[in-house]
Amino acid sequence: MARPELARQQSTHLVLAELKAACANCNLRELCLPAGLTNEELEQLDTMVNVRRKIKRGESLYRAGETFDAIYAIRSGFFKSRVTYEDGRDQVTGFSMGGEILGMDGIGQGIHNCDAVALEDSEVCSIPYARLEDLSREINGLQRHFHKMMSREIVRESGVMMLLGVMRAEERIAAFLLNISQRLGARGYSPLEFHLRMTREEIGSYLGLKLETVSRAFSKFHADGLITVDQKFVKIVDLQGLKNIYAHHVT
Amino acid sequence: MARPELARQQSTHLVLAELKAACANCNLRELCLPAGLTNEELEQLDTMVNVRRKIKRGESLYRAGETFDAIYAIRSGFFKSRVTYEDGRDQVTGFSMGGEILGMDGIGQGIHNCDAVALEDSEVCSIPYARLEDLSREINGLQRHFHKMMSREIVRESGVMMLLGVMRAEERIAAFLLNISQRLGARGYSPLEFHLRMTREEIGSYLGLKLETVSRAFSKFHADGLITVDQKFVKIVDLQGLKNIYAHHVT
DNA sequence: TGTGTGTTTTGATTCAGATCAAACCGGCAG
DNA sequence: CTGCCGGTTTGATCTGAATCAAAACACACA
Repeated sequence: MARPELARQQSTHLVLAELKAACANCNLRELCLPAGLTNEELEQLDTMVNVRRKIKRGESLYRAGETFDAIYAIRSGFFKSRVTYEDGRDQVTGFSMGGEILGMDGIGQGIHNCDAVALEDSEVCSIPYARLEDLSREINGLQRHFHKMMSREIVRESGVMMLLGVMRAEERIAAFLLNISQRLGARGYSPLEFHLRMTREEIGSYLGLKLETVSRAFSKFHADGLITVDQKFVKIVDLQGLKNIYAHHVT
Repeated sequence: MARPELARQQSTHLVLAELKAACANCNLRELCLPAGLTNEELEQLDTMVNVRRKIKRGESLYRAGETFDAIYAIRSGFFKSRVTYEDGRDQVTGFSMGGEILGMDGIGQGIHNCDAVALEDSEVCSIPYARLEDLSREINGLQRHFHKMMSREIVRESGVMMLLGVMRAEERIAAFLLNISQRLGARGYSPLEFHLRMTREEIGSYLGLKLETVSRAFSKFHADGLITVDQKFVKIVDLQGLKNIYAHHVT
């Protein structure tokens, strides 16, 4: 056991580390908002990133209709974004993981357009939008990178439109698995085996399918030797085979 | 007939007006990028907006894969955006009209992600992205408004995901007609009768439906007294009835 | 250890929209 | 005027995914 003073010192140190988001030390910095900034710029950025905020599984980071004042960088965990329609029908519009930005939908109207719900206990860095505006006027690279992140969200969504508009059920599900795989890989996790954070129903909602269809496709892929599935744990056995599902479709 | 000098003067004036995009005089300024800027800021903006460019019906403003260097404000005309998939399948991801911005998909990767094809002879103001970055650091309102336009594009697309993911065919088509109607209305055109610029097939592609399904829905709406259709000319006869189609769906 | 609740799997049946097919319409070149 | 062509309408049939139904399973908690 450490001496009392030292223990207190360490604890104080920890508290400070939590108060400051410390982009400079974050292992997600290359994927996140700070990507491409110099060390000096990183420090400037750190001054505006607020205390991290913890969101428990099932809780929302924000909800549609709430006033928008910050965007959020996911530090750890996993979220779904969900839009609810007037008549109560809803759709999952995306899944987000570490290093990705949530909340950009709110800038346009000053009001969030969707709910962001944690699918596991998560932590985010909140970035007050007014500060981001100011700082991106000063830091050239920050402005550029922020624009890129918004643009990529536009491109991502048009990819989903493609999924929903032209692909058949099995193609959508193969594309979904490959997308998750690729993003986990980019974060240093295994791209070939992973734990799905969402239910079959949430996958279905995202892909415009019913949960039974998702389940059947998983079974089919398993029977065809492409994956193994044990509840939410998925192993990709034949990556190329999975890719072929939507690459080699026949018309 | 005017005296020669005067005629020349007028003509010179016209040429200048064409060389300069003259946001300040544009009747779309409230919908377009300059929205909310002061007169002084408008003049600054004008210095960066390049000569207008004319695009004939059927031609592309840009194509997927081309390097991105400018965004475009539509001055007149009508465009579709189209994403083509590796295997040749494609989908229309949006229709754009006067005052709307095209090309924001290219910022993320520096490469355009889709084709923008004119559906009628059109004119755009091209805005070099590098200049826009610089200027939005100087003009506070420009930065804010540009972010808003990107954010709205994100929200628009998640609306389309909703269309594609959860609505049935007739709901999608009703929503489509109401959307066109609303946007034309905002531009001072009649929201109750208009000329569709796109084919049934393009509508279908956008909505994830086949052209026959679009045609059948139009016929059904006509039979139900909601609209009249003569080729591409549509009149909305019962606006509320059309709204009820997707508001009052039964599950 | 049992009991309840939410999730997943699998099977049987139905149906909305796709596909296939044919006719039609308007515009336009020869 | 005639024939062609892209776009559209309409009808008949087919099919992929939805729906309905039931059982199996996992997990939390008393």
